[in-house]
Amino acid sequence: MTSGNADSDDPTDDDPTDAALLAVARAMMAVSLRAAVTLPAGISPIQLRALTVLSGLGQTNLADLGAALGMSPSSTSRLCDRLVAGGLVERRTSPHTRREVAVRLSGEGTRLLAGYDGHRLAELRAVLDSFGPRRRQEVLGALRDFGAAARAADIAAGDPRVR
Amino acid sequence: MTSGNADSDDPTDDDPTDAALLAVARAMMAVSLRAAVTLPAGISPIQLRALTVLSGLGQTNLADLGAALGMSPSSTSRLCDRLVAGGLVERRTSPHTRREVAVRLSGEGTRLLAGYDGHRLAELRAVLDSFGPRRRQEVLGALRDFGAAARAADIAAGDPRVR
DNA sequence: TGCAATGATTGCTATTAGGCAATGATGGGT
DNA sequence: ACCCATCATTGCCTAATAGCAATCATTGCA
Repeated sequence: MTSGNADSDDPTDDDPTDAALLAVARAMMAVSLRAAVTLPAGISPIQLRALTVLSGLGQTNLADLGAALGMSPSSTSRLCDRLVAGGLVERRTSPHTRREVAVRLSGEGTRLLAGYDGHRLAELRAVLDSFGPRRRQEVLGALRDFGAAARAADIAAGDPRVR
Repeated sequence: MTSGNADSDDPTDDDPTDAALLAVARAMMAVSLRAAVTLPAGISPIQLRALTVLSGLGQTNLADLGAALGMSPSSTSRLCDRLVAGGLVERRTSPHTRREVAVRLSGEGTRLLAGYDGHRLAELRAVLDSFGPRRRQEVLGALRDFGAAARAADIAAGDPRVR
């Protein structure tokens, strides 16, 4: 009722800038969701997120992984149990400190993430290819800049969550 | 170094187009994730997704909602139980068919989604504002076009999931 | 050496998620 | 009027998520 949008409660349809930003955000979420359901069964969204975070962290201990995921150490340990059981990550005692644990993506985990990204890319490239050659280059340049700016903002904010 | 990504297994860093697309997708995921954790406690990711889908559907029955979410009718009913208990959706017998149920966002559910989108927009606008006025307009135009093209592709694919 | 802090795991519990099957209620078609 | 299909709910089950508290091992420091 803020305005006459018959099929949505979108509170921002009074601002075209907001509408464009949200549209892209929703489109990206939709693409990622569709890619996620194509994953081999048994991979929950939380597990996929853990794999993604782990991919960004490279190799860490459980405490850091838990902090990056925003969950408690015990939950992190259990989550790793399942991921190790699924062969997606490797967990062994750290070579440097025997009380820490080195967690890392396994080859299969890496492959799974690659498939996930590949699926997302297939859709995104299809969208990009719907433009003419000239406009495609412009849009791509804008996306590249926007992605870089967003990443810079993340790092400036110091948020360890999604790196 | 084009591919010297020491801390990542990114399988696409050999293609700058893919890298740009994935960077934007990841940035949008990160923004949405950060917005999600600011929600009042007790709202799980699945519940948030149900609210989003419900927002797009407007008013539906349980079967359609379940189909849009890709889950069984029983799971959908239980999910609605929790959402109704939380005051986020309204469920009443449909005015037209007494065997169906009309599910709709409540005022509080609408407000919650508005807050979620508001949080996402705050971040996205900040990213956009990091550009100069001229470039900002170009980027915004590209985002608008990309979002529109993605939506068109979704509809063409007939995917009811994320509408 | 002794002790406190750190890192990880485990026992326990609660909640959520998700499905299968059965049941009840309702509407449409013959 | 009767039967069947559809819609929703509920009982029952399994698994995943998540935290608290306790425990054990290890490291660093006094």
